[in-house]
Amino acid sequence: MTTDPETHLLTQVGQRIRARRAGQGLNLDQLARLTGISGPALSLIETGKRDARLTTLARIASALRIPLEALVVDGAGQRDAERPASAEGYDLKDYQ
Amino acid sequence: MTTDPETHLLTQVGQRIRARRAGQGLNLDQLARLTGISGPALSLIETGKRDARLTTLARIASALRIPLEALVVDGAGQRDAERPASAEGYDLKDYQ
DNA sequence: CTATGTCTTACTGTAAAAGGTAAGATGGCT
DNA sequence: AGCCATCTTACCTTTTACAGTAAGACATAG
Repeated sequence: MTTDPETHLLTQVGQRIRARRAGQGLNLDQLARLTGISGPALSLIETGKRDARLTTLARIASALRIPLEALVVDGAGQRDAERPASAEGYDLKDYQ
Repeated sequence: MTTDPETHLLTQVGQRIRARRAGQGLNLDQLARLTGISGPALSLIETGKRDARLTTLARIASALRIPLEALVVDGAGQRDAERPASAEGYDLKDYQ
């Protein structure tokens, strides 16, 4: 299963969009008209199959009347509490 | 001047990235190696001239060791406090 | 004035997002 | 079974992100 972090992020964001849209009783066509994004494109984004651009997500958030960060919180598990803080991960010296 | 909201969002996000990168003493080439995103692409993103994909922003946030939402907060002024909440804005009936 | 470092911009090629349309699911409901 | 609403997927076209490279700006040294 080991879904990589980027796939996981797209899945999470898509699920949040879908949950918000459903919570407001909107269908895909209605959100499509509110955002100017096509129904098929929204479907791909909500199912985590498309890596949307920033302004695309912003239009969705705006149409749903939620702040953009509400779609993005806890992105790929890089929240402070979850990161060891001791494990420095990568070191610039390796690249310089 | 009336910069449209999307341009404003890209500018803001770019400025946050640059501020964080500078705050960590990294130059573009170093961040490019950490993220796998080319220097020119990072430059365009930081100057608000490119509409990056979600996973691109996530890679930048990860390299800067900050949560993704830190790049995105206060997106286009659609924070709750700023929205009238009474003014419904648009009405789906107009589109149906 | 000549480097040196840093960022920007222009160009080419590839990949992928997004619109449009149409055709498949999928599920509910009579 | 049929219909209906909703979502999904596939195809095509246009646009744009991104990599790579190279060339330009633009300081700050020395």
